[in-house]
Amino acid sequence: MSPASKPPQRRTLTTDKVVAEAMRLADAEGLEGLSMRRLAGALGVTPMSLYNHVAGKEELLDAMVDAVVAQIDSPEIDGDWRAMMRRRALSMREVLMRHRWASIPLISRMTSGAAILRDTNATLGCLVTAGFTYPQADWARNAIDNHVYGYAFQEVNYPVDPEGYKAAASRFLPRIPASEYPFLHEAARQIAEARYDGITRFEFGLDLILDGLEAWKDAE
Amino acid sequence: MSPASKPPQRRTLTTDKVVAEAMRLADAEGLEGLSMRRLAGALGVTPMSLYNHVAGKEELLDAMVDAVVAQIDSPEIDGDWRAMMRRRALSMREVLMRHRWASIPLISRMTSGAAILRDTNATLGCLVTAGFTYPQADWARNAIDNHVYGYAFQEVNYPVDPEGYKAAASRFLPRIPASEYPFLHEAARQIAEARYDGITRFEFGLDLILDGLEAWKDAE
DNA sequence: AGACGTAAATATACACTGTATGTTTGTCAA
DNA sequence: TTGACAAACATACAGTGTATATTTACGTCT
Repeated sequence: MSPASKPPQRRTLTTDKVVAEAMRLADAEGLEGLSMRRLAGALGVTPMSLYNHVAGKEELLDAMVDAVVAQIDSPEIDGDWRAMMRRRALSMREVLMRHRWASIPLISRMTSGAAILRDTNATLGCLVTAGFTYPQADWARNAIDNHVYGYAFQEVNYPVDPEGYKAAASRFLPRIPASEYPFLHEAARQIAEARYDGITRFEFGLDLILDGLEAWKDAE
Repeated sequence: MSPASKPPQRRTLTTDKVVAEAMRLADAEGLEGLSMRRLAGALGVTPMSLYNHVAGKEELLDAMVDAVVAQIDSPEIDGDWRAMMRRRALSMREVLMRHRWASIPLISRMTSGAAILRDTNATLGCLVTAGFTYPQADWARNAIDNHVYGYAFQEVNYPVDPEGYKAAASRFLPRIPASEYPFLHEAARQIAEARYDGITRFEFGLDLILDGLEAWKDAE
């Protein structure tokens, strides 16, 4: 009889399958390449079938974002706070690079799926357990996340590899007349010449923030 | 004869008028309420007329973003760097609050209108003139901007006024079972009870960043 | 003053989008 | 075997950005 077991789920589709395929599509073609029709096509199904498993595109996006957050290495609450924050930030960056479409919906919608709640709880918990007050923990999380997001945006918008980056900077340079924008011109020139290493710069900034947090905490 | 004076501009529309009306529309109804047809209607004109003054919606958004950035109090290059960065950050926050739609396109598109170039040049210039190296100045600007953006997103997504904020937190609280998310629950509870003052928290974080930058600069 | 060239406004049309509404169909429990 | 019911489908609608072709009205030059 299988009394109160799983719902019948008779045919092919599942909410999870829909979300997973939507993420694959967005990974491959970007968010603007994700339409309900194309998604249905990729699943071998008519557009309206999706609405049996997802309330609408808005909700679908929420679910996608939550699935992305679920991939983040959240802190272990009793772990060393600094190591945990570091690990989380690096993981977050990696996840946001893997799903380049995710940064914008992640920050711009005020959704709170299970994964987001879990991660936030773990992050605050780790900090509070380590001795931060709640307001401090809140602010610390904001500072770290802002760094991660800000960096993610740069890396999503610009080419990642050093050559491509230098090429973009070089291509950009002629648009900045040195007479009108001397400092910007010089900055772009230095970037175009320098070796750019995204992850190093990311970790450098992150460690500065962590230093600041540590000093702040110890000063109490 | 009015030799090489201004272009004829025979009828009603201008690029500036189009952009200005688009901003008014976005201010009033949000970005998703801004369509070429509605914009044309608001200007008393046919949709396709817009394309004589704007290359397309993408370019229109770029122009809107640039117009927003133009409202920021950019640093004076020879001014005290700390005061200038502070003034710029506060101005930026104010501008982004005035045009609540602007934050997302500002960070997510890699456009560079004249105002953006000008502001970036002035910011880097002020820092470099004050003694920062170019890489330092670049990082400093990123740190400040990330703070401003991160904060702007929070303030755009949540209600601004203290009562509304507390109400939202209270409404949100029941969705966070204390058993599953104890730390998040407690954090939300404290927020729901506390007086929330956006500008104070914003300035507090900003000053922490400026402190860090100052220490960093002096340590060289 | 009158004709012309040209840029701006218009009209029409196309390929899309998300989704409301109503119908069919396949599967499981009785 | 028979309902019941949820999942897949078909159709349709209002809205999107914009390509293309056409009309209109103005500044310039004769």
